[in-house]
Amino acid sequence: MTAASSPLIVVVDDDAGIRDALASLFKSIGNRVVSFESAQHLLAAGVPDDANCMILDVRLPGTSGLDLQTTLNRLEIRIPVIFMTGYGDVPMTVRGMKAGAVDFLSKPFRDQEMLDAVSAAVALDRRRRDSDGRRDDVLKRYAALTPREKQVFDMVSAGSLNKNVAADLGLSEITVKIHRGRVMKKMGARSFADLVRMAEVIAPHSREAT
Amino acid sequence: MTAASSPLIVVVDDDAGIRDALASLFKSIGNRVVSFESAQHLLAAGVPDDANCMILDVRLPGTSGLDLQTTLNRLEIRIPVIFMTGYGDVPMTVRGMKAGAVDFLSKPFRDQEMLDAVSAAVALDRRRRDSDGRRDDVLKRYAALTPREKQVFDMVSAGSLNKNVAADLGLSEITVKIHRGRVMKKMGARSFADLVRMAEVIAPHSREAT
DNA sequence: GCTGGCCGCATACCTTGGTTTGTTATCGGC
DNA sequence: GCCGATAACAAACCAAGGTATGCGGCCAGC
Repeated sequence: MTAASSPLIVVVDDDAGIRDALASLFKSIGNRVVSFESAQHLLAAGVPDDANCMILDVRLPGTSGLDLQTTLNRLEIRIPVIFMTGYGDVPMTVRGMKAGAVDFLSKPFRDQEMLDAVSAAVALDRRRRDSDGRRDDVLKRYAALTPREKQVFDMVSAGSLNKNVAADLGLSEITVKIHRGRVMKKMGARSFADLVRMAEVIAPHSREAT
Repeated sequence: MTAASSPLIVVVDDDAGIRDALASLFKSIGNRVVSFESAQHLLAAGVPDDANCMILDVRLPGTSGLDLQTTLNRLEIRIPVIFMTGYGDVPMTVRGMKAGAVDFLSKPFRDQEMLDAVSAAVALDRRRRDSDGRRDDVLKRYAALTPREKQVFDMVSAGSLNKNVAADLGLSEITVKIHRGRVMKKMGARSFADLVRMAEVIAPHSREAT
């Protein structure tokens, strides 16, 4: 495990006063903060890949907060987003929430509201990073399998017997066993049950009738 | 499979004009509709258990739409909810969306907006019913296992070998095999991989270190 | 007091999974 | 032309999974 450092909060607001206020608020509880005055500045600098939460003003010069969120989603940057808005309306709130925002705060808000939202967002991010990490690891191992090994992996984890795999692929059973053994080693599976769970991560729930 | 009948939409609004307008709108595309004038009326009659979508006015006499949603969640009634509101504000929208609403429409809205929201909600409901049905089936079968069978199920699906299960439970290996065989039959698992997937449904992802 | 469900075990047998050692062959790239 | 990766297979084992038949004990409910 890497040493978990303090949460990193990214703030994007065109008002320097708000940026400073939020920065000192978050620093006061031991978080790290980086601020940007616009979506363009953030994207030019690049989203820090250890960010745990983003606070976006809805109204920003140039690209709006909502459009920035859309861009982040398209870039598959899944940092939890909290919106701030001066005079928000319902449709923009709905759009932001549907797109996955964890909260939507109307200015002015109390410090505690913001801190609660951030702590929920950071917790969400930790969980996501955790499960993504495991998933990526499995996918990486899977990608390192040879084509034949992938075929054997897919079939045995779907429940096929070695002999059926052999028949379907036109191989002898012993060959399947050898591939299967290598799959177990390469995937780092300590039991067949383990392997099935990995298969579930790679290709979730292939449906079957009762 | 049961014959899938047309989607059932539940409307709750205190304005009879709105109720009628929505009813004829939904009926025009072949859906079934039941309407209520308040949360109390709905709860007194009971939420139809084949409902696929609920349209709630936020402002209702007595219990508000948002409180009704909270009640439904507490009752574990997971029908997708769409809110309508005359003059909505951001906090109420956030609350509704966080609590799982699929959409939030500001009156007046275009018919097409409502139809789009409903069709998304109905699709969501079908998916949910589908996966819940499978899950319930597995849980029911699991509940029908004897205590010993459950223990054996848990251990083998976690990856333990029969001999280890036997040692841990103070049994002979043959006894474990017999239990295991009965578990396979009772659970309706056609392969061990099947069984592992069922275990995943019952007790999702028990974490292990690499 | 008897039945039925749950639990446990043995003997016997067969199938399936898994490993090791060694051989053969193809193919792409340096 | 050779190396490394991929692929396939055989012989020989050994371990683990799975089933059937049969036995006995315990306990709750009728």
